[in-house]
Amino acid sequence: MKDSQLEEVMNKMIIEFSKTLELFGLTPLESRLFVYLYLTDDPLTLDEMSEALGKSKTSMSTSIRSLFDLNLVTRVWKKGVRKDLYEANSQLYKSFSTIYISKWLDSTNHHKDTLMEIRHEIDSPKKAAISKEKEKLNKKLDEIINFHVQIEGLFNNMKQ
Amino acid sequence: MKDSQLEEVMNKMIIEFSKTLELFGLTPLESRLFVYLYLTDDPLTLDEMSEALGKSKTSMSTSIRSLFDLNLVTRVWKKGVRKDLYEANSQLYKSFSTIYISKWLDSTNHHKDTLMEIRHEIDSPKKAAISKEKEKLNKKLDEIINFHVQIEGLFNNMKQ
DNA sequence: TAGTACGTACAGTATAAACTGTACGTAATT
DNA sequence: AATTACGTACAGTTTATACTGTACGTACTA
Repeated sequence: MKDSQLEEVMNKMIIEFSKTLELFGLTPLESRLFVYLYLTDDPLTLDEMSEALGKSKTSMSTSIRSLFDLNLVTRVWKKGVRKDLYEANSQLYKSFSTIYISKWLDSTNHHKDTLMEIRHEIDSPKKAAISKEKEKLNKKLDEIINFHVQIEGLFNNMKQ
Repeated sequence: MKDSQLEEVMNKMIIEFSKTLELFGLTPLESRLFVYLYLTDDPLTLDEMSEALGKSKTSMSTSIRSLFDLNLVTRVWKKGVRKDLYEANSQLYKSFSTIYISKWLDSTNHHKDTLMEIRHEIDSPKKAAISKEKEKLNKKLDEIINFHVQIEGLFNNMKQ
């Protein structure tokens, strides 16, 4: 198998795998970058990534920062090399499932809290006059809060 | 509690709940529309939705179509009423978790299939010459396919 | 069967996201 | 100390997404 064929295969893998990674909330470029790093064994510099993906160095800088913050890539130190070197975290499943579950739990929990504040606001004594409309809305709000609780349960289960 | 206050509360609920729904892949408008329908007991016409959300009727038409295709709203028939009437599906958890899990399973399964095709392509006899690079890429590909299998497992578990 | 009301296709516009280039602060090199 | 190399802030540009208005096909109304 020739080098050009290998490169072709690698390209196909990048295209296809990055589609899956986009489902986890990564941008197209972040996804492609991660896959490229994942397929390359040596840690790479921003310039090398820029060259390989045909995108600006600035894009590499911001994308790698995102991946770094998500703990998907690691900065590597190599004696005598001045440039920053990055490599992909190899624990695909662990990394992505963790990120994903946390994202959901954080979001739903936060929104649930806000909804519960609204709930208390409605129930505060000085606004205690009862109306049919208010009761209806109250019931809906409870259902919505309960929905959030169920979603939280779902994602908590995913943690094992 | 005054009507204006109720409306205020309803507005807050729409804003907050729709944030959660966006996590499921709905656009902001689709989310707001669904929540509005969910909070309103009577089935509504496109004109009423347009009026209530302050968006064009065209937007309502396309958004409601999306929600309809996702099985999140139902078309309701009312004797003597010529306009289409829609109401929100009230089974929040069932609806959204089903949609979401299916979406993931469909996507990952499809991408996995494509990756496996690439796998076979590499292994085809006429390209059988072995190289170190090829072996490396092969191994990565297996890992990536395995990642997809694990993700599928994760979401299959969510179905109970 | 002429007229009116409805939903939506389609093209255009506005808004948001992704990406680039320049320019600068910091740090290593000479 | 001066120079060069590096990463990134920031503003501008391109591309994608969301949204609107007009215009049309279909079906109900008179």
